[in-house]
Amino acid sequence: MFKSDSYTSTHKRFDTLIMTEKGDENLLKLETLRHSAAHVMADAVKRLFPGVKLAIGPAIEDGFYYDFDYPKGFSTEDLSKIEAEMKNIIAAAIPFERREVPKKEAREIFEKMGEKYKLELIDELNSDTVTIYRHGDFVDLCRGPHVSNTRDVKAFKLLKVAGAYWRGDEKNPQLNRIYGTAFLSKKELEDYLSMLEEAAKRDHRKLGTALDLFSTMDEYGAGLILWHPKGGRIRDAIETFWKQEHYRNGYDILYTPHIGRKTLWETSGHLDFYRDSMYSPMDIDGNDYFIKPMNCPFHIMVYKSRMRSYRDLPLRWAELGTVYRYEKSGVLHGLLRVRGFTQDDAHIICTPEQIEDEIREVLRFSLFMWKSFGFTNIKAYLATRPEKAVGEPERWEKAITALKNAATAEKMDYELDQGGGAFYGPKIDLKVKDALGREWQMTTIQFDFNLPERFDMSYIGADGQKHRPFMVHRALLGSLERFFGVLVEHYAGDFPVWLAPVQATLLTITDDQIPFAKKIRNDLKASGVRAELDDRNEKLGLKIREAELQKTPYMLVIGAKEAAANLVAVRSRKKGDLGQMPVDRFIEMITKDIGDKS
RNA sequence: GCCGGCAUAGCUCAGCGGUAGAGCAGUCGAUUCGUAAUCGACAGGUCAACGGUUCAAAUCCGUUUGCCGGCUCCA
Repeated sequence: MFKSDSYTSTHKRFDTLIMTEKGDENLLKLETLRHSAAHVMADAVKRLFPGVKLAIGPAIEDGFYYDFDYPKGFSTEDLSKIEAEMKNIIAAAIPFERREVPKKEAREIFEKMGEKYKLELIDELNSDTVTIYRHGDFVDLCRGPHVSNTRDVKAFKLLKVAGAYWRGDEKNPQLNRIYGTAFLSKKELEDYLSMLEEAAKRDHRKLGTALDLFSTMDEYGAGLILWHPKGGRIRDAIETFWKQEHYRNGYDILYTPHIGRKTLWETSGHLDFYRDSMYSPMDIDGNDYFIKPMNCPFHIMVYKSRMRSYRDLPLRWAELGTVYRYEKSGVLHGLLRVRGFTQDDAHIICTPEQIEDEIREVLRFSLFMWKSFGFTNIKAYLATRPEKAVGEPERWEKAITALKNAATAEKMDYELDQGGGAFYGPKIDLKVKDALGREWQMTTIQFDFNLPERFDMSYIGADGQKHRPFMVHRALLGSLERFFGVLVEHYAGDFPVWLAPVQATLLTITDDQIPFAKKIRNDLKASGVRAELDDRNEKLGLKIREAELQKTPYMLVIGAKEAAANLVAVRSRKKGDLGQMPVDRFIEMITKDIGDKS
C-alpha cells in the first residue's frame, strides 16, 4: 500500500511559506514543490495525450521539466491545455503517496504500464528497493520527496517545449521536453516572470540592433560578428583599458598570425584532440595551413625563438588574439556563442618557485578587471586532476596548491570540482553574476603540463641545467564578443560614461546655434570626450527623445541664450536637467566621470 | 549535427490560395521650435533561396540557407 510521505506530512502547506534568500530549508521546499509540479504536469499530459511515455522530470534551477516520448511532439498551444488540466488536478486536491517496493515489483508495475524508460532507470539503481510515488491514478518512479497534496502546487506556469535526447546523448532517441516553473507564492512567480521579461528586454541581440552596436547576417556566415562604429567605440574603450592595465601589471603584448602550418598543430596536439573544433586546412604552396583555434602555440614559438634563462622568468605575454572554432550550427547565439572571437589571452611562463605569486597576481588582477566593469558578485570554481591526465603528479599537486592558496589569499570562496580539470592541468574558473543575478562563466586560469612537454620548452636554471617551465593560460574577460554581450545585458545598454559610445550629444534649438555648437563639439573632442552634434532641423523634444533612446549619458542643449552667454545647458540622462554652465566646467565634470568609470 | 518553431520594406510587425500592407527609419518640401515623437508628399519588396502542387502561391508541399528555443540540470 501507499502511505503518506514522511517528509511532506510533517510540513505545513507550502504556499503559505516565504522563501528567504539563502534558506536551505526553503530551497528544499522549492525543489520539492517543483518536482511535484513536474508530476502533476506529467499526469495532465498522460490524461490529454494517451500513449505518451515518461522519461525523467526533475526540478531544475529555475523550475522543472519533464521529458516525454511522444513522437507527434507538443505545440505551444498544447501548453495552455496542459495547464488547464493541471489546474483540474490541483483543484481535485489529490494526496501524494509514497511507497517503497522491491525492484522486482517496481519492474512489474512499470512493465504493465509500458514505461520502458522507467524500466531502464530501475535496472540502473543500486539499491534493492526503489520508491514510487502516486497521486490518484498517476504512478511514477521517484526518489521524492513531494508535497503532501496536489493542491499545494499553486503558483506555476508552463514555459516552453523543446527537444531533448534521452540522457542528453544525441545517439539516443529524441524526446519532447516541457519546461515549466513553480514557486512557493504567486508573488514570487510573478517576480520571476517579470524578471524573464526584463531579461528579454535586455537581450544583447535586441539592444545590439537598437543601439547600432553590432550585427550578424546570413550573407557572410553564421556565428561571425560585425562590429558597427558604436560597438567599435566601446570595444576600443575596453581594449585600451585592457592594454593599459596589462602593461601596468607586468605583461607584454604579442601579435601572432591567424593561420599556421599543419606541423605546428601536430606538435601542439591540437590536430589530435581538438580537430573537431578546427576548420578544414587551406593549401599554401603545397603545405596545409589551419586557422588558429588558440593562440598558445604561437606564444610558445616566441618563447622558443631564443634561449631563455631563469632570470628572464616570469614571462607574462598577453594578446587580444582572434581565433576561429567550429561550433555546431544549433548552438550559435548572438555574441555569446560564435565561431570567430577575440580572446583576451595571456600565457605566463615561470619557474616552479614563482607559480604561487603568479597565480595570486592573476586572480587579483582578474578581480580588479571585473570590478572596473561593474561586476562585484564573483564565484570561483576549482577543478582538479581527472583520471586520465598528463604531467607528473607532483606538478599537479603544486599547481592545485597554488590555485587554492591564491583563492584563499584573495578571500574567495571556491567550489571544488574534484577531477573536473582538463587532462593537461588544473584550473580555476570565475563565474560572475550580472545585474539580473544570472551567472556567466568568464575567467579561466588554467595550468598546462602538456604543451611545454610537446614543444620541449626549457629554461636554463641557476645550476646551468635545462628545466621545464610552468605554463599557465588565462583569459580574464574570456572573449571580447562574449564579454561585450554580457556587458550589454548587465547595463541594459545604458553604459557608464567611460564606455558609452557617445558620451555627450549637443542639441541645437535652431539653426542659428550651429556654428557655436560646432565649436563646443570640437572643444569637447579636443578634451577627449566622445561628442556628437545633432544639428538637424527638429524640435528639441525629438532630439532629447532620440538621445535618451540611444542612452547617451549627457545632452547639451544649445539655444540662443547659451550661445550668447557662452554656456551649455546640461541634461544628464541619470539626473535630468543640471542647468547652464561654462563648457570648461562640463568638461571637468564628464572627465571626472570617465576617470571614475562611473 | 538533432528535435520543434520562425523567415514579408533598413527596423517592428499585419496579411495565410485570387494582382503586396501599416508604423518607425529614409528622401524631398514646409516649419526655426527650450528638455522624451511638428506637418505633408514621395520613394522603398524576385514576400530568404531553389524546386514542386494549382487556372492562380507570400499563403500548400519538398530541399537549402539563416535565425529562435532546447539538446549540460538525472528516479
